[in-house]
Amino acid sequence: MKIAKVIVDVPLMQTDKAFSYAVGQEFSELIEPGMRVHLPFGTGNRLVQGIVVEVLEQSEQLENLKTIAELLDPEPVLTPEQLWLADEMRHSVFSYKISCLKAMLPNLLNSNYDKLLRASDGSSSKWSELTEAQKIASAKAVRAGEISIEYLAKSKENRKIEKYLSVPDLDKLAQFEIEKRAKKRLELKYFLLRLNQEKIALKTLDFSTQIIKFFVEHDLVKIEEVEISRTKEKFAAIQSDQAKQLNAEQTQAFEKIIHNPERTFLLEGITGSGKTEVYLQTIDHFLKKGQTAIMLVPEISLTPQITNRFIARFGDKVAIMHSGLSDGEKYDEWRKIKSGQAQVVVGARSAIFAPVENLGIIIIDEEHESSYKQDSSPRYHARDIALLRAKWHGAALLLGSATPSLESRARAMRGVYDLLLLTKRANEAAILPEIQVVDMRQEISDQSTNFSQTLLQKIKEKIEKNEQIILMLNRRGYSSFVMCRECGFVVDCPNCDISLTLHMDTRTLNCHYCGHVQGIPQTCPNCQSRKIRYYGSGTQKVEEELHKILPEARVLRMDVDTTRTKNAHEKILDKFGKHEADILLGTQMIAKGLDFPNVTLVGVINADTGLNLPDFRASERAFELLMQVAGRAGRADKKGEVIIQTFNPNHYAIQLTKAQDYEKFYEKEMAFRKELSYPPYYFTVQVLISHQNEEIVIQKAYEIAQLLRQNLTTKAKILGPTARPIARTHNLFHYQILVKYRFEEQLENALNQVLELTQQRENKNLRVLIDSEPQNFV
DNA sequence: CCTAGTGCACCA
DNA sequence: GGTGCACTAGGT
Repeated sequence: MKIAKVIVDVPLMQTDKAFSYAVGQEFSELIEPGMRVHLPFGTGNRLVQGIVVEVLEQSEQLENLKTIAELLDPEPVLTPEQLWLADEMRHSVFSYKISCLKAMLPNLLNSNYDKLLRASDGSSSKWSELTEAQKIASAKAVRAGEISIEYLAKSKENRKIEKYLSVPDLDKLAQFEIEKRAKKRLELKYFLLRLNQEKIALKTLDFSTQIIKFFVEHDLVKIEEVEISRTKEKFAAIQSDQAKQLNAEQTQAFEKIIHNPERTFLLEGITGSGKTEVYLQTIDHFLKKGQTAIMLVPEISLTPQITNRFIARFGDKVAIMHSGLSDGEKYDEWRKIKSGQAQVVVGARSAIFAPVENLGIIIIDEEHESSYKQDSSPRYHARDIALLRAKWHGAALLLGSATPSLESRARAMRGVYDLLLLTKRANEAAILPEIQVVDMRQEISDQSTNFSQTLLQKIKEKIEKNEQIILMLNRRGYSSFVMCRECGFVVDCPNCDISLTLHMDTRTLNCHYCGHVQGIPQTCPNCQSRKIRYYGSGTQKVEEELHKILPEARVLRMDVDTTRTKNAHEKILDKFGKHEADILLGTQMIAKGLDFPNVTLVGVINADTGLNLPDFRASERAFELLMQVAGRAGRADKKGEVIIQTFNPNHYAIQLTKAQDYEKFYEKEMAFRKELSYPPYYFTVQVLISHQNEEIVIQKAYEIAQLLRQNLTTKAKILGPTARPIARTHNLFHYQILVKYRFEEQLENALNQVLELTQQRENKNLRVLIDSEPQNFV
């Protein structure tokens, strides 16, 4: 008899282990690790989905095991490599194994559970389709025994199928007599004869099903179901292109990578140095060897500009995975990869789990981006997964950036990674942009405007020359807070310790943390004064200001609020690319990966946002962002100009952006990290503790800190507990502990003990999150 | 002594 | 998460 070890889809600590199930005779031949199954679980024997991680042959009859109810897959949906990855992940990602496994599957394969409510009269309804009131009524009826419950654990898998018509025997069709008055039948006959055996999609035919049926019944045509890719049309529209000539530096990088295919490389290249061309050619090299490739791009820059380059070069060998796709589209791409049809995967963070076989190279572009770390459970870093996968396959790993993260650069300096430098712009004619820093303290004390004279002048100049401008303002909404001039009262979110942001389009005050929305008060809630004023500028306000100062300028605004709908992102960029607007105004999402040759001016309205955040990476982030946005200026033959407005003109992140000196920044920042024992000199783990009651959080946070101190060596530095910078959100108080360490054998063990603590009943409402190498402290 | 309500351990 | 079960308080 066979026994299957299964991880059940019940994400809880007590069920976070493999359960043994008997395999019935009917599945015995088929079952394999990596398949999804349905099984009876718990006292009610409700059907639960699970993933088989191991199949054992058991000669003697084991004690009464339950039996697997259903096999959901004809073949494994997870590879042995992915099962191994889930094991490895758990050493650093403090999450349930089932969560790790599910992170590797497209959503469609992660089944949703629904309850089918059966009334005594035989009628039934689905729980998920009921209104809140109906749910309550049904729940009562269930208790009264009037309604019984059935659990549905149904897979949502749906392949998009298209029906195709084909003619198996042309002669037979030609000789087949059709009566003259059957005009439509005759029409179809001659149409098919003209097609000459070519397949045709049923939906493109303008014949009724009756007519088609007649032909099928007489064996004249065959109908085939073909699984189609939802993204096919998009691919067909893109023109293919050829490899470009590499310059000396690019060639050197390329050669090094292909001759050391088991190494990790850090490709450091200034904007416009042609990193993408190196990526394309190295991928091509591995494809020619019969291998596959994964290319990661930050979600935000996963624009058509980037993806089209890959499609143009590799055609239908490419699978694209990003969050803009529907579940169905994601599933299609996943199938393409799984079946081996696609050998190049281009995608955001989660694409690192793509089920490719025989991996030759993994590329992570803009490797410094913090979005490569997932900020919800399982909190994995794509770079860490990439290292594991590269190890498994003996594949090359290429990290690319103009401003590498200090962690990666430090590793390259120690020889852990090989450093490859691109110091010249690929297009020789293109010169680096000129960067000017405007000290906003020196500007006329008129606080009502966001534009310095210098910036305004330049904008006008560029518009006259019919060139385009990108303006970045890292704050969305209209005003960042609303304050009473009379008593200083600021309108705060009732659930969070943060002021509400004014949104003019909807005329509401919004909380950017919990989503709370309320109206704008006419009088001060505190002193009833009418002197309510708006302070701080967001993209909406700056847009309005631009309309006032430069009514002739056409402005496009791009931020979370204008890109919420599907493809909105794409449409805005497309419009700007066609020069249907002069100014693209946006939050940091406009800084990444855009390439508009006609943009000759980049303006940073306020470089200070983020600079003074209580986060040791604040300077690094600011520097990266400014360097990146500066790189948007003058990418073709026109010289670019960058104007940075700031109240901190002497801050080193701003000074070194002006000098465009990564090297100097690296040195300076490393010295600071060394002095304060931060990464890359130390590793970090953050423990976040939340509860509705502030006293309880504080008390528990101290208990946890104590537990950590007891288990770790004195070399580990434990900071805190301290209140988070925004101490309360969603009506919960948040405290944090930061552990800085180098070598701590007992760390994993200690952190697991912390998690076990939360299982105790007295800590029921306590929320404890463990984040290894946290990226955001605010 | 019965019963509705709540807390709790366990799930193969 | 969901379930049966033990325990408890309050009613008859």
